[in-house]
Order: sequence, then C-alpha cells, then structure tokens
Amino acid sequence: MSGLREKQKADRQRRILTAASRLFREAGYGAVRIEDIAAAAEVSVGTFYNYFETKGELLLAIVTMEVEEVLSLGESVVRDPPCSVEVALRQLIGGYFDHSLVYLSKEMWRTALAIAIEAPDTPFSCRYTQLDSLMTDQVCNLIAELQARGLARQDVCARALGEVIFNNLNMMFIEFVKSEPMPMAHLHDKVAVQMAPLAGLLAKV
Amino acid sequence: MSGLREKQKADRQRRILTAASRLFREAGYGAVRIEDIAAAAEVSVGTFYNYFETKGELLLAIVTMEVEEVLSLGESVVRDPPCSVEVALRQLIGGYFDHSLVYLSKEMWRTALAIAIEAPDTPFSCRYTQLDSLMTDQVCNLIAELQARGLARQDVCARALGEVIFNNLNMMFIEFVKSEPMPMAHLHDKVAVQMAPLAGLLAKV
DNA sequence: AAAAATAATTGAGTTCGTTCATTTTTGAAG
DNA sequence: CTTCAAAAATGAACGAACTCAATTATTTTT
Repeated sequence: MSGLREKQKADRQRRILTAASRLFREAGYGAVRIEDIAAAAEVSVGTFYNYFETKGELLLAIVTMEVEEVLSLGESVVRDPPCSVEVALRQLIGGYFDHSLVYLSKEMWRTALAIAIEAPDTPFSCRYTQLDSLMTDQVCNLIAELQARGLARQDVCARALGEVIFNNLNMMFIEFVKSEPMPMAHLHDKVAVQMAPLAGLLAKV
Repeated sequence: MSGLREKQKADRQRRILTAASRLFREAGYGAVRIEDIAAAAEVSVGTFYNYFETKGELLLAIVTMEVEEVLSLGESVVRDPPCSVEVALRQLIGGYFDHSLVYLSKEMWRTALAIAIEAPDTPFSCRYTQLDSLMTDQVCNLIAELQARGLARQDVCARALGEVIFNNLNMMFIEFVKSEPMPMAHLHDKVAVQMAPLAGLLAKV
C-alpha cells in the first residue's frame, strides 16, 4: 500500500497553489516572498522547491489553469457559432477578455507574460505557449466553421487570418495589462475597431 | 568652467553601455553580474547605480538605441515607398526584422521584452512603449502614403489595418526570439503568408 | 515487528541585485 | 592657494530567490 505519500503530496501541492493564488491577488506577486507562501501552505521553503521549480513556474501554473478554462469555454462557441461573422468573433474574443481578470490581477498577468517570454523552455512556459497556440487554433477553427456553414467567404485563408486576429488580440491584451488604469471596455472597443476591416474581408458579397 | 565633471559623466555612461553591451552578447544577460559590468567599465557597483536604475533599465537603454535606428531607417521607406503594396510592406517589415539581431541576441530581446511588459512604468520601459507606438504609426503612415498615391484602396481604415499588421509583426517577433533555433528566414516566410490576405484587402480592384 | 531502503522535508547557507552612510572629487568663492 | 559646498564614487550591508547536506517520515524487506 502506498496511498499516504501520494495523498500528502497532492494535498501539499493544492495548499501551495491556493495559498499562493490568494497571496498573489491580495498583496501582488512581487510583494509575496517564497517564505510567505511556504508559511501559508504550512511547508518549509525547501519543500516548496520540491513542488515548483521557481516562483515564476508557480505563477504560470496558476495562469495556465485560467487559460485552460477560457479555452474550454471557447470550444462551445466554435461548436455552435452565432450566424454572423462579427458577432461570432466578438463572442469568442469577448469571452477570452472577460474571463482574464476573474482569478488574476493585471500584475499577475504582466509577470506571467514576462516569464513566458523570458524563460520559454521551462515546463509551464512550454504549456503556456502550447495553450496560446491552441487558442490560435480555436480562432482559426471558428473562421473555418463559419466558412463551412456558408456564413463567410471561402476564398480567404482561415489559418492566416486566424493567426493575425489572435496575434492582434494577444498584443492588445498585453497593452491592456501594461496599463493599470485602462478599463476592460476600452480594450473591447479598440479591438472592435481593429477587427472591422478584417470582418469586412470575410463578409459575403 | 565646469567641463570636467560633464565629460567624466558622459565617459562613464559610455563605458558602462559599451561594456554591458559586449558582456551581454558574449556571456548572456543572465550570466553577467552588475559587479562584472562595473569592473569592465572601471567604476564601482555603487556608481553603476548612479547611472542606471536597474540592470534591466540598462538593457532597455541598449535595446532602445537599436529600435531608434530601425525606426529611422523605416522613415525612408515611408517617404518614398515602392509602387506595390506587397513590396512596400515587405521592405518595411523586412527592415525591422533584419536589423533586430545586429547588436542584440535573442536572449537580450527576450529579457528586454519581458521587462517592458513586467515593469512598464520605468523610464526606459516608457520609452520602449513609445517606440513601439511610433513603429505602429510608421506602418499606418506607409499604408496611408500608398493610399494617397493611389496605389491602394482608400476605403480601408489605414489606422486599424496598420495596428493589426504591426501587432502581428510584434507577436511573430516574440515567437521568433522565444525559439532559439528558429531561423530568421522562417520568420519572414510565416509573416509573408499571414500578410497575404491583408495585402489582398488593400489591392486595387 | 525490526531493520533497511527509499523518498521527502527542512532551514541554514549562497548568490546576486540593490541600497545607503561614508569618503573622495570637483568647482566656486574669498 | 585655501576653504567650503555640492556632486559623485565607493563598497560593505541587506533582502529575497534558490540550493543542499543533514534529518525525518514512509514503504518495503526479512
């Protein structure tokens, strides 16, 4: 029998994740020390490092959970999209944006994005990059789905356009989290304006 | 007369910048300690911090010099663009990409991009953000210039399209520096494919 | 059930970026 | 030239992420 060790391990991991998630949101990622997380999770500093390679990897573990959730919500939009290109894209994109601040602060996003760029080969950075690419696929799939249903012009490369759209979302989101005072509505509005010509490209004649 | 102090100050700043620039490229940003930079520039650690707020700000100072150079090269393309939308955009974008690795390594770019996101309110981060927005303007201006010369459709919002194009470039560049093995040619090719539908949007009927 | 083997925890120690009280250098005034 | 004030340089000290040799807990073996 070897259940105890497994159970304790899972429990410690959970305690670290929930303690860190709370502390990061309350005090800010930068202000929280490993010692604080360890104390809140009732483990030692050394033990913390048996569960997460670095402080940054812990943050990315939290962030990827959020992204996975958003991704699965997006799946339902792709499966059964609204009957207009503009509405369908707005619904998918709006979902991405609106969920971004439910569990995470802008500061957490800034740090997470920074780490994913600076240390791209760590386990959770790889996972994050993979999720980004799954979100790109999702946008491309939505366009392809609209084309398949005859709701969009079919002589436009769904892959190319989807990539451009997602890259634009991503940069606008970075701009959003870089500016602490910028409201979510501003992000929505700016992207809506940018999307107009692209939606026109897909509109049927 | 008060020339000595000014001269020494300028000289120390130059020594720090050149020493750091060399060390960062040779050994990598992460592997170079402030102590190393101070030693190479023949100043003390304390003095280093009289000239740059942080190690990251020093890196951004180096990076912004590169961006300023690229930006001024782009100006000439906008002033007198090639007579085709596709060629004009390729020339401007190609210029951005090709100059990016002349003075900087991918690792330096990763760190710089990470810092610009994570600490957006420091002096050089602000400058970097400003340069990004000038580059966006440059792309928008190129499109507007092509429209003014009757080389592109005028019923497309130059601003919106330019922003989307630049954001796409920026994300693709981030992807490029995140992947150490990815060759520059691959970046060019991927972006060329993505630009195709957008160029089509601007093409005259 | 005791002993041996394996796995996990622990916290003092190391490293490096950053700070700050002190010392040194420079420029101006007498 | 001497004196004084302001500016700048200095390096020891601090804080926080991360490491590792020693200890403790769990599982397996006899």
